[in-house]
Amino acid sequence: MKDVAARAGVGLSTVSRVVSEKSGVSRAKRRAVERAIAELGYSRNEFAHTLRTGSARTIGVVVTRISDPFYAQLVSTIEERAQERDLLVLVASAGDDPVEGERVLRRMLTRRLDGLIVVAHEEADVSFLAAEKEAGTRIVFVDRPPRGLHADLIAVDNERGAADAVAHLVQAGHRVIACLAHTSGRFTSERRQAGFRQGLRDAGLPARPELIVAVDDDVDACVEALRELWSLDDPPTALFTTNSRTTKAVLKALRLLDAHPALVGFDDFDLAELMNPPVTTIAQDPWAIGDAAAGLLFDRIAGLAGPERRITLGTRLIVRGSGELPPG
Amino acid sequence: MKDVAARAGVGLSTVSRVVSEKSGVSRAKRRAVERAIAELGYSRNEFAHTLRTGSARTIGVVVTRISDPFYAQLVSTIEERAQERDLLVLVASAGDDPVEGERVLRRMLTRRLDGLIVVAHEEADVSFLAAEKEAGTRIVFVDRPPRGLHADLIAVDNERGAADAVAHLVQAGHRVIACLAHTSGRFTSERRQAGFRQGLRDAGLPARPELIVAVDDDVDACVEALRELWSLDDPPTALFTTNSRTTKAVLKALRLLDAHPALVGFDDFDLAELMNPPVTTIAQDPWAIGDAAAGLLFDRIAGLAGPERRITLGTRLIVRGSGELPPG
DNA sequence: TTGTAAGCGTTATCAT
DNA sequence: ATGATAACGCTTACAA
Repeated sequence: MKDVAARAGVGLSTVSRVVSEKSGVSRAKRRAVERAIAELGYSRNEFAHTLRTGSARTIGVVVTRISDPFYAQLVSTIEERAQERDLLVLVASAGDDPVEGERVLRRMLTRRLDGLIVVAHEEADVSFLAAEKEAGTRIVFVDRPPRGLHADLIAVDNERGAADAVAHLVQAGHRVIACLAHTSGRFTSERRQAGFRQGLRDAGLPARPELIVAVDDDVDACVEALRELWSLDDPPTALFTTNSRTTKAVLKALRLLDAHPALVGFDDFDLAELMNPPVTTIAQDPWAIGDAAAGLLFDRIAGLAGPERRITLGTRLIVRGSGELPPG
Repeated sequence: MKDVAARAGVGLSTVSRVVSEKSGVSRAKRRAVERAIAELGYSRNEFAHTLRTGSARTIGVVVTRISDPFYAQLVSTIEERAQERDLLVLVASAGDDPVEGERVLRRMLTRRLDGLIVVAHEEADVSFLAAEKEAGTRIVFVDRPPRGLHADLIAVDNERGAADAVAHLVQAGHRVIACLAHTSGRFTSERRQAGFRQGLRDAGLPARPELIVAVDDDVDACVEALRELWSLDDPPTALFTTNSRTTKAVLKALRLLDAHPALVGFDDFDLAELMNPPVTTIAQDPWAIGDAAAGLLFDRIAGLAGPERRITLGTRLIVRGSGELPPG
């Protein structure tokens, strides 16, 4: 910057004004500075800039696993929206371990970010973020409410979505429906189970506990769970799965068992339409979620005050056929 | 930091030494400083640190689309490796537009990154990176060689993989094989087409130009292309697709057409095993690629000198059945 | 071992 | 409109 000033024959402040696109510089000097910048290939040192101004023009996004298509889409959307505002995006996977997750978050906060979007591990206590929040870092949570902290949240209507799935299956004539709930994801999984039960109630059907089973996304575990379900006196004719990883595992298990019950899965997934039969899903829109999260975060950064918001997005039933198989 | 020093009753440099985990501090003072840090909830300002030392402890990753599962996995792996070294990762999607891509890269470089991993748009001229490279930013390219720049590259053996696919189809008895090549991705697509032709040569079969068609990943375009192939005098009994987006589009088109030719696709994809029949693929391992890219980048950052490297990773034929359908 | 002070590249304040 | 100068928070000679 000194070099630029020297070459342009102006003072440091003038260069700074030009670089920061501030007014109050004569056309002539502005031109001179711009030329010097071009000639010297100068670009502002963002660290000095940040040190001085306090804003890093960077936001952070922490998700459990970037490689999960849902989160990948979420990150993608946020990054797109950030680009529009000339913000850079730091990403990190928090992984399955809450302790590691805290380490990851802390490392991020080290960077005096303008804002942070977090999909935290559901068990993780994030009360340690309170100090940062107090200190001015805007934080928006996605998918699950933070434990130990009041903060903005973008989530989907898990109950409603699950109830829609049940209604769809009931309409196709099913009376005995099982719910395969993913073991991880306590919050979302529980909300979806609750919606499942509500859906049964709405249809005047009993919510039999033996028809709600916890599985992880391991195919063998799903095979086992399905065998047990079918060994019941009154076995289910339809299945509801609480997330796409479970849906996929169940589909693989069903192929192994050569079984073809009706099925509706929470979360849409790529190639659902190519399954045999095509899989009906309750879609949550990662684009809309990311957009809402980024939007709220940017509003907060811009100074939006007021109490914590909790924005709930709807889900959409995508009928493809697997939910309409008749019982039996 | 001043506060910490005051509270601990020591000088600034002592605090700095403790924070930077440098030796030469007495046990007593170190303890005092650590206590003061804990009490005050102090954490080092990374920008001041970077301003002083020059290293941001941050790397950048630029891919064409984060939401693409392949790149999501790549980013995930790189981020994982970065975490081990306490590095943070900036990500950005360069999109399909080379101009926008240059903007994205420039914005990243603004941050004096320790290193950069890039999957550039294939048409994009990245010669503007030469100055940065000269200035010391380590850059590793992935998947496609950069245009207008000599730099490290991690890629897969596209020719070999494609030739393997052809060999597999030939072994199943196919003599007329079509190649559906994705229109984008000039470099990879061309390499894979070359491999396709080589595979035919190896089998003593002619490479008929009318059997190599360019499609994008639009289902209608694939339907059209397939119809034309089947209107040939001697229509193909097997298909080779040059990437997973194309493979998926072709699968959707085949369902619409209710056609069941043999098929091998370049790139593995989730649920390939649940297709009907399960889809045989040439898998490139995004984990291995990310690992290699991160490894080389870290080596360069650590001072590894020497000429540009070009690391080629192998592919793996995953036989699932779709390639073994007999002709006719 | 410890502290003092200079300086990293900016921007903000204040004269001019 | 412009420029000198003092921070921003840290590291690192150098001196003690």
